[in-house]
Amino acid sequence: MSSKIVRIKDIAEKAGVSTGTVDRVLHDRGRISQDVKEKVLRIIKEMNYEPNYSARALGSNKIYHIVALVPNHTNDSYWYEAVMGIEKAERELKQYGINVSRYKFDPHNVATFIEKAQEITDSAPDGIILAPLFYKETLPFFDKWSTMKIPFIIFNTQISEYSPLSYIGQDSYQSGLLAGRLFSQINPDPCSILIAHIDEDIGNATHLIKKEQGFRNYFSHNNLADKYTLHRIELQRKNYSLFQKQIDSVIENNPDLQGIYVTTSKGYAIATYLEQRHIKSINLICYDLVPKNIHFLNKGIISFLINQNPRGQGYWSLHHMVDYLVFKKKVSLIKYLPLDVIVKENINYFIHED
Amino acid sequence: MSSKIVRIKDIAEKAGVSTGTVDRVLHDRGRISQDVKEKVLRIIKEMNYEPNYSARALGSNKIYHIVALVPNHTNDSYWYEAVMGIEKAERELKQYGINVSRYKFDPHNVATFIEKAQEITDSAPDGIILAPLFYKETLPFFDKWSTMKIPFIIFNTQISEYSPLSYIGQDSYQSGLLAGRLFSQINPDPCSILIAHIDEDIGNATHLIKKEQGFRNYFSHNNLADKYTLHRIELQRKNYSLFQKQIDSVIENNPDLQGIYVTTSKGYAIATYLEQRHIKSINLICYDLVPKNIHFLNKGIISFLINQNPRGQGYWSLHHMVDYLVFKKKVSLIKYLPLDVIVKENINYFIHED
DNA sequence: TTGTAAGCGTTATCAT
DNA sequence: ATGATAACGCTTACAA
Repeated sequence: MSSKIVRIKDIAEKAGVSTGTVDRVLHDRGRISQDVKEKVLRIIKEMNYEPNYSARALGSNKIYHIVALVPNHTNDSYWYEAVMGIEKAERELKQYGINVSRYKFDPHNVATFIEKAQEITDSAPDGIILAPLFYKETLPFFDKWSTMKIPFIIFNTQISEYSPLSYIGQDSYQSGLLAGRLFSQINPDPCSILIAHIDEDIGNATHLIKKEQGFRNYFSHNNLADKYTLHRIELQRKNYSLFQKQIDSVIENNPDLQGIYVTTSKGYAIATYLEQRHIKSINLICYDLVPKNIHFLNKGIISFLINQNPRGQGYWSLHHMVDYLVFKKKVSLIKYLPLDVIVKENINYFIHED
Repeated sequence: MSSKIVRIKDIAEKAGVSTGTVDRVLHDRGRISQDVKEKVLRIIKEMNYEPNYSARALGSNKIYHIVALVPNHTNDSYWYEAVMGIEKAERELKQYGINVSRYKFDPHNVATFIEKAQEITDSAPDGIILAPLFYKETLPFFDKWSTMKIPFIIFNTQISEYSPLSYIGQDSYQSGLLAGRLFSQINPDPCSILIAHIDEDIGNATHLIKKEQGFRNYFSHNNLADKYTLHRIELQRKNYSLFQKQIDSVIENNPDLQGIYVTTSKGYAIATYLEQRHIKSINLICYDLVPKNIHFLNKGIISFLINQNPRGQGYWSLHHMVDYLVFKKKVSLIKYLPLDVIVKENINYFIHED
């Protein structure tokens, strides 16, 4: 059972060729006759050869240069987590000659994104992982990288119009469904629920639309459309008094409002409002384990948080890239990360992991 | 920045000794003078040496024999998942000379456990991972393994009276707290809740007690003891008509019963009962993503499942062992796995992962 | 088109 | 107590 390990040498012997020849077949390096190639290939299958990646990394002595383009995380724990995930994976994969350079851009400044993306392009790395926050401005780079044959993986924001090596992140539509389920569990009686998009340009943020669709569909697909009335609003915190007034008016006009679904991580803004107004009858569900949200979750003002797992996104993005580059695995086009339902009692498992 | 990698050879040169000497220092193999040892040690620190584990695995050519002792999983998807987790880790770690032998025992037959544990002991492996389902019968083996200096890791069932290398699994107490939170979210009005232990010998199952404690403490710590009345029952399904009668009587005596917390994976038994009796007003929360529970979750009869993540338990048990054995990391005494809150809309992420 | 041999970082054996 | 050297499995010139 404990089958002896099969080495290239074993294959070479059985095929009556040299290890160099087997290597050429294995890596399709050419300069080989068709019949030998077929024979070797057959024996490789027969003997069930599995490459030893440690030895391969050691022997080839190749360094893979991978770059990560991530929003600047000074004062944004979300992107900080993503970087931590990348760095964790980097530590694990250093053994295989993986070297990661990090580039940061200002998420509120397209120019910085373009600048860094250009720098990256010029450095001609072996692979790129990025959070493509700016839809329009990202596409030209996708084109360039494709023609340069540089594989790129996107995370956090799904861009389905163009095909990267992989997308790593959540299924926005499904997370809307999940939010719907949670509201129907905690609000068993008929009521109104408000969908609130905060601080985002809806036109450019397809993932928010998908969340809303999922949310709405939860109720229609489960024959709950009569029971729950859905409202929708787009808010900007820049003008805070307007922000307040807009919510005031929703609440005034809908005395049966018992839930607010915030499609972004800005749920704490609503929570602050509710606390100021001393409103306790409205349940709040939103995204991301940022400190302010955690604060209000612990206070009971936010009912559930849905974790978008930025750390996992970074971690798996790099792992996926290495699976492709180093281990030559076929990697899936999409890797959806789990939708974690977070309350005070289980939140600790989802923040400070190593 | 891209600091050249530091090899043993570099250290040897700087210290004016040979690589053999450095190796001896690195592994404390003795036969070395005190002053040389100190000097080398100092330089290792100075140069920030990090061993190359690939090269180490290759060079040492050592095979680590690790055994896993897990309940038989014919018709038990829970333990099947645990084995899948172990096998996934095994695939990843094969590169480092890890070889895992699996031993199975019948969870309803102590004798089989003892027999296999003895076999394992006789085989003198490099490490053992096991689910110590039988408390009393396990302890003598812990003793043996300790004196034999074989590291062992336990998962799923925490035995705090004895100190293994690590425990991998959930924090039962915390999961009780979590269940309490979930009930208070979905049952906002005052009511009775029943704690049901099913098919287990409470005297021997400390983790169930901890769950109950956590659950009770959730309500007392949050000043909800007046609002919710807790009841408790121990049930056996062997005598099914008795099983039904017992629940019947709880429901009769407590017309305000609106929740049942099942501390095991047998929630589906209660769900079946509720369905037969056409009772829809009682919320059900229990453990584990076994097919019958999933069935009732999808039907809306179970409100939430808490995932004990057997796959993760197996996966991390082996990883932990290898961290200790191969990478010489200091591993934590306890690794608590996340408490996953599962509903129909996110369950897919927690079952068929590769 | 194919084979040979040196080298990757580490360990292990054998001298000294 | 220390040093030299051949492995480990694979890649990569370079030679043939």
